[in-house]
Amino acid sequence: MAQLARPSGSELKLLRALWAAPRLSAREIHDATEARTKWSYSATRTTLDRMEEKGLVKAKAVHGIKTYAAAQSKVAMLALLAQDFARNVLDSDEPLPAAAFAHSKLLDSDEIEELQALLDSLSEEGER
Amino acid sequence: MAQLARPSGSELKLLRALWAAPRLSAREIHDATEARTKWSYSATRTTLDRMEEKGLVKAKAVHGIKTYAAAQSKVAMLALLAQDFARNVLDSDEPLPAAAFAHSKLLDSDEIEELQALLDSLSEEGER
DNA sequence: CTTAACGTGCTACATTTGTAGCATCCTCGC
DNA sequence: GCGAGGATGCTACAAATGTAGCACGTTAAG
Repeated sequence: MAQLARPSGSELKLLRALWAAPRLSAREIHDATEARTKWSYSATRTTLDRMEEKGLVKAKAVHGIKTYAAAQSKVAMLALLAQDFARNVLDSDEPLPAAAFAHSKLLDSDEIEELQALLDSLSEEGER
Repeated sequence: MAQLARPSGSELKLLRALWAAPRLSAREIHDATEARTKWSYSATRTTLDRMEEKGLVKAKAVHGIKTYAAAQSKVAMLALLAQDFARNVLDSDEPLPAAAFAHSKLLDSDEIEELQALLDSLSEEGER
């Protein structure tokens, strides 16, 4: 069974744009992220291609042009990454506490709760 | 000004051994980490070489054999990584709260305090 | 129509990471 | 003194990452 892929740092930058809108074209993603990435349009596109291969985004043609949507929700992906951080960096089996996410610009308090619930269930799974 | 290097996932595994002892030979590091890494001795050594190049460890010959010590303390490195996580994943300028580290097997409560202080000072620096 | 602008598919290429092997050389025990 | 085992220095190589360009086809505007 194919593990869900983790985005690299660069890929994460593009994912952010897709969490803010349900579906975007490569051009739109590029325009939305160029300020932060400073990449050429080509670089953005190649990264999107790879994200598609890895299953991080799902592509679909709309009116003839290719559009992308995040394969995992923001909360689900953040849960994955938080779990990795806890495991690999902190060497902890427990999920990060909600407090860790409090200052994130990406999450409101509802989402933090959702994330917390997800993390708890992920760590229980691990026990089995 | 050469930025302090961040360890990759593999490098982090070896660093852990060096945080538990002040100075170890390649062989000792390998023996201490083999269970987790499952690497060949060669793989361990190559990774150590690269860590030396990057300045993650400092090597010194003792009685003719090469020994390694972590260049940054455990707490300092964890502070770096926690800051990266907050910035890159959570998109937050605030440091992670102490609670985030509570379950880490790597830190006792004194070290968590120290880490917290470090994180705070790091984020202030960023403001300037 | 013709062309400029843009989308798409490919290819490219340097670095970093993950992982390992070989050839020597030194040293300790016999 | 000699040989086995370990230490060292190199080299290797595939995959992942970061970043970009080119050629070609389509389309909308003049």
